[in-house]
Formats: sequence, structure tokens, C-alpha cells
Amino acid sequence: MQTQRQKGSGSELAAVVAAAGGRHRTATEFVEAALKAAILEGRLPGGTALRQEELAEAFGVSRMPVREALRQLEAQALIDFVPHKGAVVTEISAEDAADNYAIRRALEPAALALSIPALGPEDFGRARDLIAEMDTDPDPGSLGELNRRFHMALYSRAGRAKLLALTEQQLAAADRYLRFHLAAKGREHLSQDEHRALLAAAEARDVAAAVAVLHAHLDRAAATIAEFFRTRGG
Amino acid sequence: MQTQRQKGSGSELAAVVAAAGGRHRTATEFVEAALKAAILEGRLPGGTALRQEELAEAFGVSRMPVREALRQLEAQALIDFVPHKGAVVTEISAEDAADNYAIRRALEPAALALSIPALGPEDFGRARDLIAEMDTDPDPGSLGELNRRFHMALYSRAGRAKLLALTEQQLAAADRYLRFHLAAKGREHLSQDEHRALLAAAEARDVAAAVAVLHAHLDRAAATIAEFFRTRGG
DNA sequence: TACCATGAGATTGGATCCAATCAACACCTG
DNA sequence: CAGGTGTTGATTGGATCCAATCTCATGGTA
Repeated sequence: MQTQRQKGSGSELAAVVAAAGGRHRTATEFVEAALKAAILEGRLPGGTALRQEELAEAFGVSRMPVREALRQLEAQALIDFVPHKGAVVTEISAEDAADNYAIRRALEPAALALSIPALGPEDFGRARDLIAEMDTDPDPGSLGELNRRFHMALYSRAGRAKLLALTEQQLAAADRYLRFHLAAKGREHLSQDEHRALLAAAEARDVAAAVAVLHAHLDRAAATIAEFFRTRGG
Repeated sequence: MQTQRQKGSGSELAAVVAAAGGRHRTATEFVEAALKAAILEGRLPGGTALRQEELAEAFGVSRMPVREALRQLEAQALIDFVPHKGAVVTEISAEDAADNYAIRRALEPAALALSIPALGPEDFGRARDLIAEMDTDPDPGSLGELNRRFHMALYSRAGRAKLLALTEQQLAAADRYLRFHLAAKGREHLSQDEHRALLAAAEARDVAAAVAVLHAHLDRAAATIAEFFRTRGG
């Protein structure tokens, strides 16, 4: 993939640290959250080598919380531990994107089907607001999060905590791909029409139709990203 | 659930250490693998508090690799970090079991459908052998692993590495429940008939039939375990 | 010139040490 | 005797230190 396995150039790390404003109980959680967000949002692209000492200095902590945070990111398949070279941010490849969509195609319809009967007006309102926000928000960087929140709003009443957590994790991972190809193509690739159709089917409590729309939505997104990787030589 | 949040009684930990024979590159990996196996196999039941110092002594290492291993287990939702109380093995509840089955019901049919066209005679042979082994193996403790390997054999040609990894992880988690209720009920609850029907449908390359059998298989298992929890007051 | 050995530097894995925080228990008081 | 309170011990989170190992550059040699 012709990736330069360079270390993060310092200033990038500073930006990562600065962007991580949330309050966390422990330094480990803080570092983990910041790195996770940076990776998922594409600020730390695949192939970036994260050296512990450098991270420790950038975050103003010792290497220990950094190590524990990296371990957790490893368990989430966001980085690979390469002995004596550092923790390397996992590459995003056409193969990985296809995997991600295969998983989402399995999980999300299940969550949607469980959730639809229990959805209330406030959920539909939230979903509608998020669609509108995606239409108007000028920042392409936040589209991924809005998209994720829209999907999760429709699944939120599934009543299966672990299923939802897993789904959200996969959606977050999808952010990496989405952002990747939104940057190259246009925001029209967000398929707002399909979002609206999905919401309409959910409001009509038509589970079969909603699942069909969701399947088509995910398949189209997968095909688009696959095509993107093909033309780009991924 | 009337769980005693006692610390592992030392001798239990010794058994966990002794059972972990595999060779691993680092102490962290060794500790993680040993604890993970012990939790999934039920040797460390839900609610057990794992204190770092105790683990460190039992494994003959310092607290540091223990801490990193615990962090990774936390990321896998096998333990919860409770400040000043230790890492607590997550409870297995009726709710968790239902979640696990909902996830498997979404993932496994997808993996199966992708895999069936690519399965070869050697895969069918392996699956057949595993069914036979489940019939004859006298050790009820190994039934879970055999069951997992049987299922994975049928999914193995799906060609989606992450989907398979996630599926296997959920199957491993299911071991905890399976072992739990196999101990109380009988091995006939393994549904060997359904296993055979699943294999037959796969050999016939009948994706729809195989998926239907798998759905029924998982639904029946979920119902059985739900009933088990209900009668047992879980 | 190409290739291999050697040594210095860098990086991680692990151990030990220190500080902060919480839980439990004993004690005092109304 | 019940309830609140202070103190002690235990346990974790984090920092610093040490050892092992790999990488990479340098230089020597065929």
C-alpha cells in the first residue's frame, strides 16, 4: 500500500492531545480515548508508528499509562504491536473495509429489527434532526459521527446492550473508511435519500422494508468504497 | 445472583497457572491467555475478584504484566475494573446470555452463507469428526471447545478474517453459558441432531436450508438457556 | 562494488518503588 | 444500644529504573 511507516510528526501528536478535552478518571483512560478518537477520525492514518516515549511526553504522563492504553487499543484491533518498532496503527485496506461491511450487514439489521417496535417519537425526532444536520453541517469531518449517531438512534431501543455496543464499535470503525472516501469523493455519497427512506420505514413500523433499505444502503456503501479502493490502487 | 465476591482461593489460581501450558512470547500474553481460558472455561466464575498482587505471585511475575493483561481482558468485556476492589470477572446473567445469542444469531448465518460455497471435503470431514468426538468424548468440560470448533469448521471458508474472528470470539463467550447449563442439564442439550442436519445442508450446498437450521439451532439453545436461568433464579 | 559482520543506539518488556484513594473496622458519643 | 466518625490497612494508579533485544549504520573484506 506504499505506506510510510513514519512516526507521528510530533505536531500531529500535539494536535491529538489538544483535541482530547474530555475529562477522564485515569490517565490511561484519557490516553486511550484520545488515541482511539484520533485513529478513528483518521488523524493518525494507518501505518503510523506510535512510540511509547513520544506519546508519554506528548500527553505529559509516563510510559505506563501509554502502554496500558495501547494494550486496549490492540484488543480493539486498532493497532498492532511490532516488537522494537512501536505500536503501528492498523492499515485500512479494501479487505478490511469489506470485512467491516460484512459484519455491519449482519449486526445492524438484527439491531434494527429488534429496535423498531420499541422506537418512540423522540427517537424519530432525533433521527430527523441528525439527517438535517448532515445536510447543513459544513464540516465534512463530523459527518461520520453524525452518520453513526443517526444509525444508532434507530437501533437504540433494541434492548440488547452488548449487541448495541458491538454495533456501535463497528460503526465507529466504519468511520475510518467513510471519512477516507468522503474526502476524495463528495458528501453526496452519504446517501441521504436512503437515510430518509430508512427513517420512513421505521416510522411505519415496517420491519421488513426497513431491513431491506438498510441492506441496500450498506451494500451500496460497500460497493462504493470497494470501487474507491480499486481506482485508487488500494 | 447471590454471588460471593470472594477472591480466588489461591489454589484455584494455582490450577489456572498450571493449566496454562502454551508457550508465549511475553509474560503479558501468557497471563492474558491463561486468565482468558480460565474465565471462558468457567474455572473463574463471574464475580471473582482478581487482585493484581495475588495474580502476580501466582504467575511468578510482577504486577505489571498482570495489569496489562487485565486491561486487555477488560477490552474484551471479560472483567470489570472496580477501583480499590480488583478486577471482577463479569457476571453471566440471563440478559448477557440473550445478548450473546442475539449477536451469534446475526453473525453466524452470515458467515455460514459466505462459507458454504467454498467448503471442501476436508472441511466436511473435520466437521464430521468433531460431531463424532462430541458423541464419544467423556469429558463434559471439552464439549464447549468441540462445539466451537465444529461451528467454526463450517464457517472457515467465509474468507472474511474479521468476521470470523468476531464470530469465534462470541462462540468462545458462549462457552461460558453452554458449560454452565450442560453441567446442570445433560449433554443431550448439545443438539447433535441439529449439528448433523446443519452439516448435511452444508454438504448439499443448500444455503437457505443451512441458515434455517442454524437459526433454529441457536434459537433453541437460547430458549434452553433462558429457561435454565429462569428455573435457577438467575 | 557488493555483501557480511560488528557494534552503538534506540525501543520495548519487566521490576521495583511511591503516592493517592478507598474500604473496613474499631471507637466514641448521644 | 444505634449511629456517626476517625484511623489503619489494603489495593490500585502512576513514575522511575533496569535488562533484553532488535535495528541500523558503519566499516571491513572478497
